Amino acid sequence: MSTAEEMAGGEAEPWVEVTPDAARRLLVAAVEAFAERGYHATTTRDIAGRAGMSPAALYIHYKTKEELLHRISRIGHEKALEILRTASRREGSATERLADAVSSFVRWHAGRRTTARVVQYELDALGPEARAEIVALRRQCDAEVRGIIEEGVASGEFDVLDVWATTLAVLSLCIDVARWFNIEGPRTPDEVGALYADLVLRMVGAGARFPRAQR
Amino acid sequence: MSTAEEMAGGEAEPWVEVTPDAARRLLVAAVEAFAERGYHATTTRDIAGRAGMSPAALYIHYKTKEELLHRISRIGHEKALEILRTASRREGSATERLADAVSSFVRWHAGRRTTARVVQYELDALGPEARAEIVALRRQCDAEVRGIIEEGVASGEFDVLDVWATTLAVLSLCIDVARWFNIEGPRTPDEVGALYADLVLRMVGAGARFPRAQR
DNA sequence: GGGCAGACTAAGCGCCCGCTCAGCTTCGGG
DNA sequence: CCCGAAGCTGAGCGGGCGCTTAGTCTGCCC
Repeated sequence: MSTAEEMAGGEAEPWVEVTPDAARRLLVAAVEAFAERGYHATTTRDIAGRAGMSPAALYIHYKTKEELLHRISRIGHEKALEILRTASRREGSATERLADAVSSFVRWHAGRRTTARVVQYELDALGPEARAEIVALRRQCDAEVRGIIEEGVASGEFDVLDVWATTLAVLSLCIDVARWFNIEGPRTPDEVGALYADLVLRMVGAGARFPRAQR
Repeated sequence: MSTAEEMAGGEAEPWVEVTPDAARRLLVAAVEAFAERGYHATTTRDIAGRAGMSPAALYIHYKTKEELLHRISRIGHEKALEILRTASRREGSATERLADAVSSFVRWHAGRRTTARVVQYELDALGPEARAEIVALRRQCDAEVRGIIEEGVASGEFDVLDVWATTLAVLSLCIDVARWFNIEGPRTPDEVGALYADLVLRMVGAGARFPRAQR
């Protein structure tokens, strides 16, 4: 497992790093509840219930409900950053690396939609210090994508009006997948990833040297 | 005021239709509070306080806190649909109409960011019946954009792999503006609208006959 | 000037929230 | 065989929530 392609949808449950087992079950329950109802509408009783425990058990493993969100956010952002970094640092043209970054990033947002939803949309529920830490990770994600686009512009592969706005737009496209994607729907995460990679290459003007698929 | 261009950022406060005055002040206060903290984290005491009233005053004009969100959502979605419809039904090529739709839709999401944030991200806080009504409006928005893209494909102006996915991606791009746009930031709503219209024309493969601006 | 309708407030009801604590069970080490 | 640590529970605390109610103030018609 070393390419971004392989990382985005590989493992069944990516919370193996969380121990002990009870802490992980609580965290997975919290991810599901936060994704379904939002942080503020989720109660600690609901989280504990989903994990098959009493409400008090939560406070043995986590100091507060916010600490749960903080942990989820940090692990999720680190995963997202790892995906983008792997794509950014592989060998190949800027076109190939951007397509790899977008398709694997989208695949993660689609395939692990519940996690991505919490990670991308519940940031404001964190307190100031925790939020600042997460915002810093998010800026690193932005920087990885912007770096690829800048290199494509420098090499003449891309034709872009405004690197800053285009970077934001590319990330918007990927992130918003977590808002609408439905695992029961007609598209698989792989298909959406491929479609979005094509759209992004068009946005950066890379179409000329990356022949479009037949229709 | 008859083009989509003019509608997106024209009036100062678009809540003139809400009467009496106290009901409008409460609604504007609710929009601000919901946009800042989210529906579930906002208290009725906060809304009433922002409107300069006691908590009980809210219940003279609205049955519940949810009715406030419902009213905001409906008016906001009607405004969004109006913007898209105006662009869709004007004269001109599919390219011109899509550029008009995207730039005015983005301008609205940027310029009226607080409203757009509530409209686009707080839908899940509504009960089933209210949500169903709003979802129907949202599908009409989707249909307007999809219509323009289908016409562009039929006329040969656009080259698109998957109309359904491209429509979704275009709307994602516009909607996500409400998540990140900052009125204090370096870009005006007009600038972002123009940049995004260019990006969307690239996504649909309209670049060839819509010469790109100089850089 | 009296009375009544509508807008608004002070006070508070009942509920459920995040979180705590005393006590129970389990289990590995001496 | 006992002990203490760790994991967990049942019961419940203080508080803030959405919302209600009894009553006050204002303005307008007669």
